[in-house]
Amino acid sequence: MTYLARTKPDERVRARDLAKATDVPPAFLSKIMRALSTSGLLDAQKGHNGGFMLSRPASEIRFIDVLRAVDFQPETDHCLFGLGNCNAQNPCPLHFEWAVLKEQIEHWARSHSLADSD
Amino acid sequence: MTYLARTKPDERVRARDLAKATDVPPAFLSKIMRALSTSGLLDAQKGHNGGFMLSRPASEIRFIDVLRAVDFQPETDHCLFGLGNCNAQNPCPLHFEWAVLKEQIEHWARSHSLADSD
DNA sequence: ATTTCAATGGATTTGCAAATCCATTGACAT
DNA sequence: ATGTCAATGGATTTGCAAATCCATTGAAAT
Repeated sequence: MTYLARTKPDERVRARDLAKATDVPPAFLSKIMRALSTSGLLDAQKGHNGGFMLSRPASEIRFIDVLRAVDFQPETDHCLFGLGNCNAQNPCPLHFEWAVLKEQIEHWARSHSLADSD
Repeated sequence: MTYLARTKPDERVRARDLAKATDVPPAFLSKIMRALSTSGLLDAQKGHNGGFMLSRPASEIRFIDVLRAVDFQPETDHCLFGLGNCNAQNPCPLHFEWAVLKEQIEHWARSHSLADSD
């Protein structure tokens, strides 16, 4: 996504080229692109001169949007120790420390867009 | 480790009991305990009334020590994008943002000990 | 109309960390 | 001395995300 953010607007990039540029296996990258396309962050075009481009300006795509699209959910309250019943009332030893750090990470992802990666 | 930090000093805990308490598979936990034992954070005792205990007070075992012992190396400069040639001179789009966050995590692990998890 | 090109998406395979198994070692209790 | 118990450590298996494969779909160029 940061790669696409740095290409000219309205210029499509083929999955294959992006794969080469990022050194991610082409077939695997395609899966990721599809997820991003399905969730509306990318606009896909088949055939001649096809490829992918951001579906809206880079400044309007936050990192949290990308994370959500690829199914990473930092906002789910998953215990660092993997305990099922960990919460503020019944905290694991690192519950509050972890909550702070997690909030920092999430806040960063919420307040930064692809445009910040220029 | 935080579990052991909250048991009485000089009281040994068997891997099997710790496995049950933490819901980590016993055989897998044994491997981790061995790593922690080998790197000097745990004192192991075989046989009757054997088990593991912290090899020094909880206040003298930092989280960074535990992380290093189980082979997680937050201080290695691993690019978030997996790029081999990413550094301050040739940064990836998230190099500096990531460096800040990484430093926060590492600083936390350096400045907190198991005693902070009471 | 036909050809070419690139995304789509489901089925399949691979790779490796996670997890298991078990024979061995060493310590304590009796 | 002997039996029991718990860690040790290497070999092996499992599980699942990562990666691959390929037939299909749809779009544009000619």
